[in-house]
Amino acid sequence: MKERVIKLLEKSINSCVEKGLLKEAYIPFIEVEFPREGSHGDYASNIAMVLASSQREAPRKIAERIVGNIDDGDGLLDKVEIAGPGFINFFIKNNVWAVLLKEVDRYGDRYGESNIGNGVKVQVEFVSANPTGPLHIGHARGAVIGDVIANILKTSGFSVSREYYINDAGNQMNMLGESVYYRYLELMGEDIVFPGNCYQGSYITELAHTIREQFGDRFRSDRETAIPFLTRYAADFILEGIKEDLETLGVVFDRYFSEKELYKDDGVSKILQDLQKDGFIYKEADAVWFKTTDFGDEKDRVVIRENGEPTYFAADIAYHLNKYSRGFDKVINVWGADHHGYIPRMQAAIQALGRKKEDLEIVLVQLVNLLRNGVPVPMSTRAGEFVTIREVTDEVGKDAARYNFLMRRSNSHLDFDLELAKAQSSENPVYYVQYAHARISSIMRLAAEQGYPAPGYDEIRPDLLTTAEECELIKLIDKFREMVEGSAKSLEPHRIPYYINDLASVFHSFYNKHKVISDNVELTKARLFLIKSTGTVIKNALRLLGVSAPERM
RNA sequence: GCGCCCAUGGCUCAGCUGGAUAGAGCGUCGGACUACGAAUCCGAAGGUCCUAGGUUCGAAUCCUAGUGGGCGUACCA
Repeated sequence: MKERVIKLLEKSINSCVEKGLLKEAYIPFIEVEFPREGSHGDYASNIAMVLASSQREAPRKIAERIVGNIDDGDGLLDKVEIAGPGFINFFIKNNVWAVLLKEVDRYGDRYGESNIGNGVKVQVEFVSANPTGPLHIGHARGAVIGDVIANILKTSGFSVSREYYINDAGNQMNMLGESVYYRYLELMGEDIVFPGNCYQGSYITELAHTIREQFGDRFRSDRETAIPFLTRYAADFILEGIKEDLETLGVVFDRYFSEKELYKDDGVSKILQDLQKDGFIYKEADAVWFKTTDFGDEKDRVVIRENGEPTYFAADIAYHLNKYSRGFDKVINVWGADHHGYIPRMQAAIQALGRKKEDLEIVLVQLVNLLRNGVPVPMSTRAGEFVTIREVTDEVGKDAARYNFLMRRSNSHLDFDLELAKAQSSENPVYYVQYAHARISSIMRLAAEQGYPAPGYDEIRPDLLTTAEECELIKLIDKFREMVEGSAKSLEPHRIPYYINDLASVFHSFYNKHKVISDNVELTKARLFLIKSTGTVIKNALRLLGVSAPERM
């Protein structure tokens, strides 16, 4: 409907120009919005005010000319008003709204899809936690946000791939192997002091147990071969656990990319050599530096240390080059907010590789405070005390966990209260939306029993849907695609929970005021179609969030 | 010190990239089940949008300077 209103404005402005009522000038993008206030109509445009300066005339005068030249051939408009400083307010006839529902009927499960992505290949990289320990609640938020961003982009016509980057090549890995080794020795009854910089979590001891059961004392005296083996064993084991945990959250990757792959065939140093030819690399004080300041970073960064070892950054440059050479037009990284200082150098790197700055987008996810009944749950990664993803999903369930992560803008801190998240009450927004869907399903079931199968658009009289509540509902349904597109463009998944919450609210109001199944056969069919459409949109939206749409609850 | 993020009713948060009288949920108070699911609905109270300037027809939103909180400032990952 919004597009139709925009077209009306466009045509009117063009004919004003032809008639000489407006100067031919640059006509900006015509903005039409949904006014909050009912008295401001169904749609409103500020176009007259925008044109005021270039036309050098009063906004209200311009508005009058535009309104006077609107050609409403389709008979959509009830009235058009000029208000305030020059807003043009459109009031749509009540009986034309339901036409919009035809789209829902036509597309069904695919209603909400668009092609703004135009097939552009985009990679979403997220989680990417070191396989040195189980995932905690902070990773879970990033996992869900990354997953849903991927869903939203896909439904908007992008070609999407989800990737997890495994940092399995640095000395964190050695530390992991050592940690297991020390615990292993402990189990053998050796009197050792467990180093403070090793991983303290109890899962390390459990791993040592497993290894002892499987291999006995084979590694006890041979530290040199033990550590590499234990490192790999532990990393593989932990990574498997991570994958399982992510699966309980409903997050599945297309690819796990190992950092080690980058070092094959001297990959990393070859890339550095290329960059040296381009003049971005120099040597100083026995280390090798990358001139990230050329692209706005505050200082240059080391890529090869004095001891000859490449830094994490060096590998990351190689990794991003690898991404682009695999054909991704655009790369999105979902990072914990504690990595924000890393953004400028990464953006510098891809520019040095000949990419545009916009080809890399970073979504920052703020950290999560885990609470129980409002009281912080103490967590210390170093001491190995934390609540894992598994424990959270086991306790509150996948749907509630995901919804809670998605409700807030990712760039703001999140309080995740375990008791609130699992409460099956009105305090929990997941149920509000799911309840609307279950209620719709229930009505559809009852109607079917009474001889009213779910109707299609062609079987109903849309002009019967004219009450305020019905029009509101249709208006919101019609807004769905635009909302998803906005969410895709801005990479803001939280818009979707807010939208369905609105939709559920309008539906509940409608339900409480009007009866769907009644003696009036035609009206019953029309309303059944309306709630069926509402259910479709809720279901489609929840699918994007990876949250189930139950038929009963 | 420098950089990034945040600051909106008692609490938790939206505010569609500059629009009209700033919105939800929770909590509080008062109402609605002999009708399709009361996990619902209807109503009320509650605001110097951190402060002070600036930009313009118009600012919670943009700019500057402060205040308060979080994070980052490695030849760690």
